[in-house]
Amino acid sequence: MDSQRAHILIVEDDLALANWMLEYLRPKFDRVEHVASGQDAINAIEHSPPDVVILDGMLPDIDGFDVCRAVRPVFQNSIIMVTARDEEIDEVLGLEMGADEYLTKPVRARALLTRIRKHLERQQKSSEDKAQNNSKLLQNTTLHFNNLVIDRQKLEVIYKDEIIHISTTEFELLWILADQAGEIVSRTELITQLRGFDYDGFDRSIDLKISRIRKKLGDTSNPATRIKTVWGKGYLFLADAWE
Amino acid sequence: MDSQRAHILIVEDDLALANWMLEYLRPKFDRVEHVASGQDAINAIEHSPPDVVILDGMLPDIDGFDVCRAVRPVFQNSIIMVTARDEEIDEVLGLEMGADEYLTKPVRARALLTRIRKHLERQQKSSEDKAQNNSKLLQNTTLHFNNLVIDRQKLEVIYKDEIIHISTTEFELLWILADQAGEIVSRTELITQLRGFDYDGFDRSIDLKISRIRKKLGDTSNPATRIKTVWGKGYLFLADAWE
DNA sequence: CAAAAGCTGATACAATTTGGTACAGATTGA
DNA sequence: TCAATCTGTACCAAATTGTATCAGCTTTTG
Repeated sequence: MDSQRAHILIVEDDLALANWMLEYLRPKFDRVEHVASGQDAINAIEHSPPDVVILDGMLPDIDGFDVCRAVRPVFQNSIIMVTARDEEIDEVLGLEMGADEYLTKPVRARALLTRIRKHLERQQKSSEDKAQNNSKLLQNTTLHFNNLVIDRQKLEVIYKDEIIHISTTEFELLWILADQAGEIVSRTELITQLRGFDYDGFDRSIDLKISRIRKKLGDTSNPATRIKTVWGKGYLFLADAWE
Repeated sequence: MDSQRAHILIVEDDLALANWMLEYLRPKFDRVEHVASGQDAINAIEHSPPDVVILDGMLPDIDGFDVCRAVRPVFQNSIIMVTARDEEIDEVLGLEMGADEYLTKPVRARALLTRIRKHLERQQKSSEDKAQNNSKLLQNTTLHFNNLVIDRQKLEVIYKDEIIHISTTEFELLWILADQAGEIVSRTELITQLRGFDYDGFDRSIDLKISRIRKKLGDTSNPATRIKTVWGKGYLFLADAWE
C-alpha cells in the first residue's frame, strides 16, 4: 500500500498530544499537518483537502462536531473523530455527526494507524473501481510476443512454456514496458506508474528491477538485447526478440 | 421503504422491557420477534435473518458482544446494541464490536424507532445499489470454478470430486476470496470481514489460514499459483486455475 | 463426564521482496 | 582524452510474507 503519498491533517489543541501524533505519523505518510483550532481546520480542509482528518471532539473555538458538519458538504474523505471519554457520549453513539470513525482518548498509536490505513485503503479502492468501470474493457489482459506470454489477470509470465517466477512489482514494470513495446519509456514515467505518484530524488530502483527482470528472462548479453537501454532516455521493450 | 414489511428481532432478557418494545413496535412493523438468550438469538438470526436486530449487551448466557461477533460473518443487516450505561463503555465507544448502532438504557421509544427506520432505509438503499451492479452474486449460494465447487449452504468445498475437509473460518476466508475472484483483497478487509470488527496489532493469522487453505487445495508450488500473494496488497483468487 | 481430536491464533523465525547506498563501468561531448 | 553524466549491480537493511510449533479452546467421542 502506498500510504506514503497520503495527506493527513491533525486537528488537536492539546499540543503534547498533537506532537506525539505528528512524530508517530510523519515517518509513515507523505504529508502530515497540524492545526489547533476549529476555524483553522475548516480553512485547511477547504483549501487543501487531506485524505484523512483526525479531529479532536473538543476544541477551543468551534466544536469538533460542528467542524465536521461544516466541511461535510465539500469534503468527502474520511474523518476520524477523537473524543474524550466524558464528552457527550450519546452524540457519538448516534453516529449522526458525520465522522467516519470514532476513537476515544487515550488513543493508542497502533489503533490510530490501523484506522488511518483502513480509510486510505477504502478510498483508494473506491477510486480504482470508478476508474476501472470506464477503461477496463478497453484493455488487453494478455500480451503475446512469440514465446513470451504476459498474463495480467493471473499476474503470470510464461517464457518458452515455462512459468517465470517474477515478483509483483517486477511484473508491473514488465507489463508497462511490454504494453508499450517499441516505445522508449522514461524512468520518470516508469516510477510514476509504479508508485502512483511523482517521486523526486534519484533512484536506482528501476534499474535494479530491470536488471532482475532481464536475468529472469534470460536477457543476459551485454548490452541487453530484449529490454534495451536507451542512454539518457529510458528503456525499450523489443517485441520481436522473444524466440 | 415501507417499514411495514420489515422483520425485527429483539434480544432481551428483561421481560418487562422486552414486552414494552414488542407492544410498541408490533403495530409498526410486519414481523417483530423476541428471544431472551444469546443462544436463541444466534439460532434465530441464522435460521431466519431479520432486517434489524435489537440486541441487549448483557444476556444471561452469551454476552451480547459475543453474539454480535458470532453472527457477523453470516449476518450483514443492522444490529442495534442496547447497553446499560455502566457497562463497558470503552468497548462501545471503540465501535469495534461489530454492531451498527449503540443506544444506552433507558431507551426512549422515539429514539429506538428512529434508529430502526434509519437502518431499514440504509439497507434498502444499499441493496438497490448492489442489485444494480451484481444482482446475481447476491443470490449465489454456490461458486463454481472448473473442478472447484464452493457451496455456501452446505459449507462444503469440493475439488476434483473430492470433499475437502475445511474448517468454518477457512471456509469463510475462501468464500470471501472466491466471491471476489480476480480482485485483490487486502488483509485489512479480510480480517474485518472475518471477525466483524477492526483489529489493531500485528497478526499472521490471515496468512496462516491462507497457508492452510492452499495446502488443502493443493496449491503447493512456491510461489502459489491459485491463491496468489500480491506483495504489499493482499491476496488474489484466480478463477481459472482449478483444473 | 473425561479423554481425544480438531480448531484457532500467538509467537518465533525463515524466506522473499523491495529499494537505498555505494561504487564500478559505460557513454557522451568538449 | 577527460570530466561529467548515466547505467548496472553487489550489498544491505527494512518491510512483508510463509509456516512450524505450541498453548488454549471447542467439539466430538466414548
